[in-house]
Amino acid sequence: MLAAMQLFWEKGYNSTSIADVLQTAKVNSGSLYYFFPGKSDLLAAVLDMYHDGIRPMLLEPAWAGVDDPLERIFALLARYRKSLVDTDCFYGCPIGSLALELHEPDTAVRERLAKNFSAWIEAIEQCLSQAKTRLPTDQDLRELAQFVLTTMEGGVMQARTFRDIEYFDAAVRQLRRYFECLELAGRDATRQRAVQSQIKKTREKNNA
Amino acid sequence: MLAAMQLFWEKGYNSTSIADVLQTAKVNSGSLYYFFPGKSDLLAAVLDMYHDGIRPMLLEPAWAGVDDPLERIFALLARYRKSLVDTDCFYGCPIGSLALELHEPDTAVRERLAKNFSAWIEAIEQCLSQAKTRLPTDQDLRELAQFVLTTMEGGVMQARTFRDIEYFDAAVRQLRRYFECLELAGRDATRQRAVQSQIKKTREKNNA
DNA sequence: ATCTTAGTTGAATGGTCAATCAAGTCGGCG
DNA sequence: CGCCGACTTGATTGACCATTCAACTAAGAT
Repeated sequence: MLAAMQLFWEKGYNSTSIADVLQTAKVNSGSLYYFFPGKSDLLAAVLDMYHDGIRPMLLEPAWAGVDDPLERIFALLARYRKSLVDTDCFYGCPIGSLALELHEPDTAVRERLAKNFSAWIEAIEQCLSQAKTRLPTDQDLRELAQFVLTTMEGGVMQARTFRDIEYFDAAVRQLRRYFECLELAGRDATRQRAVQSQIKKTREKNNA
Repeated sequence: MLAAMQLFWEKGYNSTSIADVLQTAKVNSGSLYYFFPGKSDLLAAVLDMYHDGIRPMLLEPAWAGVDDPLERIFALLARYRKSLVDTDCFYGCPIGSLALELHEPDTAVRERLAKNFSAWIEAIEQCLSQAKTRLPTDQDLRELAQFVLTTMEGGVMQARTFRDIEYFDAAVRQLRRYFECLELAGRDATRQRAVQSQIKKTREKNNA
């Protein structure tokens, strides 16, 4: 239900009553309970919708016209930035908000949150994988992709709390700087490798 | 009230009822309302307690026996790690959880959340300031301190969602790697500066 | 001894909540 | 037509919630 998705995003899960959802979606309680056994099942369905929407609704629009794999990462972050700016820093990443709001050990819901994060991380990891020649060879790409998510979620949290996009921007700037360091290290390593293979060739020539 | 603090941390603000607090603290509702006009004022008081406790309850224990200012940053992160491990990755940073749970535009509460974050950031900034000769001169220390908070909160969020401390550890490892890059760049800059001053001296000698 | 002030008691109030259910609608099919 | 299964209706339920309040206690001041 799109209405529930909207409301969980705007008001949070606990603060959204079933009555809110019914009113917004213009259905009656019985109809809702015919399809969803309970409120948490509705949340689970919403999380599945988010998961299915990651590629078509999030990544593809963000990546339109951006080919460089590393720039795609920052294009995605720019999309979260826009969401924050458009809502005066009220709403950031819905998954992140829900992740910290849910304190009950509801396994079905938590697994779906984790699945959403995993899909996001994997998308970033693919970008990194496409740019792996520009990164140090010893860099764990999965871990770096996780770190991008860490930065995004942490940046969104601060921007929301301070109601100031500058906190998000600062986080992204630092991440960018980190990537520059890594690219530099990657280049150095490449150059070193080139030098070493040059040495090897020379040595072989000398031996010949 | 310490009871409220404990419960807000464990169950979250919305999921904790006044009745819960009353039962845990063994007081009656009238007494509570004599001191706090409403539930959100109780939350505000709890946030003030957190704020006052940052130094004595958080920083000082974390930094006991750690003198290096940069290592103090990682010692603080290690403390959050312990909190996660001790609770099977259920509870992380209480301020972060509350920050994302609160969707109402309650200014008094939001300002206190922001104040907590600011105090945390300032503590880290002081560490960075003490180590500024080891960092690039163009690095904005405040912004880097914010980034440490970003990493911590993002890492806690993922560890909680995946119920796996490895996600937190991965975030900290990446931050450490970033710091190593910065220290390296800082050293290079220092060396360059040393070389340049050497050149200058030599030139002055030649001119004399 | 009486008054004042600070704090306590806990039942009561009115509202909201998730969830239920018996009765209904409607399209298709034999 | 008559029946079936899929879906809808919306009033109702009972639990729980934040908050209120009038009565009460106790300690200190006068």
